Amino acid sequence: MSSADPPSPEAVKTSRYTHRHLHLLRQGSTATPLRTIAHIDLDAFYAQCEMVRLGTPRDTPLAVVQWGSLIAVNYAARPSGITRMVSASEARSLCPNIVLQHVATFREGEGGRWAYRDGSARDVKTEKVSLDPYRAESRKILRTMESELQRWRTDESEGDLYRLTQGLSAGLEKASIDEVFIDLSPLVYCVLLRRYPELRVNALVEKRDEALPPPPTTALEWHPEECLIDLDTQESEEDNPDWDDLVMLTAGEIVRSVRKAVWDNLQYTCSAGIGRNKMIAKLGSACNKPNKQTLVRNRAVRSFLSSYKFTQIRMLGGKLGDQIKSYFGTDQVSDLLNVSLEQFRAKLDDHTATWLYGIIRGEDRSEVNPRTEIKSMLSAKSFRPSINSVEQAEKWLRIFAADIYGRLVQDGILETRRLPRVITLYHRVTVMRSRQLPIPGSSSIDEDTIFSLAQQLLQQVVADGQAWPCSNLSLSVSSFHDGITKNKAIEDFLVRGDQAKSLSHSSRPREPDSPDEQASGQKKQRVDNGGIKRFFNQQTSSEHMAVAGEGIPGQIESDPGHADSGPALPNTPEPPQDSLEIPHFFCERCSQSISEIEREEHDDWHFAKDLQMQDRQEARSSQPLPRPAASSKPSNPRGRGGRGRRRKAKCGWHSS
DNA sequence: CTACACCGC
DNA sequence: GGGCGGTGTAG
Repeated sequence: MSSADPPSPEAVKTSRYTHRHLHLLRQGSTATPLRTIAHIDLDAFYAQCEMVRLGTPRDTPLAVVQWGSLIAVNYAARPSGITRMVSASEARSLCPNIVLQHVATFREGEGGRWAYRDGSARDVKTEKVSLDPYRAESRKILRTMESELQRWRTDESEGDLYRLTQGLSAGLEKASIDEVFIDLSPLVYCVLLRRYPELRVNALVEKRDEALPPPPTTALEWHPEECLIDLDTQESEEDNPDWDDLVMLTAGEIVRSVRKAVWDNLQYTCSAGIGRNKMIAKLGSACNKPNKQTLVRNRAVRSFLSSYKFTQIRMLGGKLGDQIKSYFGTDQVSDLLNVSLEQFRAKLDDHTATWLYGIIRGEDRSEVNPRTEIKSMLSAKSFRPSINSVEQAEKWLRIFAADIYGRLVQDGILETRRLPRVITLYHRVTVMRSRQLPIPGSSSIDEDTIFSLAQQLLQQVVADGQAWPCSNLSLSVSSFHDGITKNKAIEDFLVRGDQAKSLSHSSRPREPDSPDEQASGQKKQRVDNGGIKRFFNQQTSSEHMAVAGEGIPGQIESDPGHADSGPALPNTPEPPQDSLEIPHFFCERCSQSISEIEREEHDDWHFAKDLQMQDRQEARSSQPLPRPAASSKPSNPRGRGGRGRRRKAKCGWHSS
């Protein structure tokens, strides 16, 4: 080729994405267009649990029964027209060879022990359902998924990258007994940097806004079992792939291995959806069931969503969706795309209008909340006919107490000291009502203390009148001591990472002051550490706080023992071995070498630390400053709810 | 705190 | 569609 030849169009083409887009993946930022979320959903979960327990072959029709109704139907039974709507007897006539397995039950006088009983031994009047076997399987599946993800982290990360991932969370959110969301962004980031060395250049902060080099391939080989959503009509499969396609390819590989691990270890099949946010991922996982995974590429989002009724989108399946349907005379996403933001604002409150406008265009910044621990436990029973006396009610309270206590023990409550602080009794006469009491922290929690508190609550209900006839009774424990409550308070202290990034470094992110926030020096210290750590990692779970420890961003700690190692840290670690040739810079303030990848975060960390000092001085002089006007997208249609509201002292870290 | 909305099998 | 069980928000 002579020097006069113009470069071919292929050669000059660059990526639509920048180094900044790429590096934001590492922290699981909601702001990057390369973000990747998976939603994994077990197929007909309760039915699979029974198949595994009973050793039923995959092709044998099976349904799970609860007092004559089906609550789960496996895929082998569905061709016979069996759905959850039909009764057990109808199912039998539709498919004579179906296995109909009733759920396990507790029985009065048998304490917290549940059992599978045959039809003749079961009595809806004296027994209550136990879903414990399914919770146990759910836990096993979750652990298997976590461990497979951990394997990816250790296999794919080396040198700097290995250390960079260690502080980051698993990014796994338990969304229900059989569903998880996973933020794959940090993992995909590591895999891409390992596999495509050209991405490691230009990590320098000054170059962050430059476009990424084009991917070194003109055609992708998708895995044969991958289900791809068709591209939007104006897009073509012939176009060269960009990095978002490579991200998808990688995410598909990770999710396939997670699903395989679940199958190999536990014999459960699941379906997955992968896309740029939770909403897309969730819709995707339902596209090809059972035992398939669906990739929704960025260039497919528009046409993918246009084929849906908006009432199928998360949060729009209920009354809000109905309202929107009646306001605009349609239930189709495609019709709603013609409605302007102003028109939405005319009918809906501002937050909901903005959220809706974005969500039907495939925009959803809601975070994957790294949480696998349960937040409340409930044990319930419906009565037909209703019950009419304290004696009858107390029999059920004993079973509820035994049920809940058993579950507390299974969750390792005794070892972890993660104890519930609130107990609630729900009852329905014509309308549902509830009453709650604090659980005393002094005495140890056992079956009897739970029952006795429930009894107290029942007395209150009876004293109020309106207790009978009771058609539903349930008991719940919640507000776990070591749980999310503490961190909600911490979360209130600082703005989110994304919000902070949108602020100029000269402005000052902070929540409105409350008089009781000016705690003692020691208490304040704990707040600052937790808050600042969260500021960078965007984590909310206490689990993560516990493992991550405190350290200088950019310097991954090898010893979790030295908490609160700030810039004054005496033992500066060896310079990192640079297997990836990622450039480093020397921070004068901490006399340490910091990877360029983390430079921005590191600077932010100094910024936040400075703010902390400023805060202390202001606390002393009692001069509250106004909050900067920070804009942020609502993560749900109800808006920003609890943030910025005052927490009760007894639930926070400043309790005494 | 209480009630309600929304989601799952 | 009802029973059971979970999450989150408004006031």
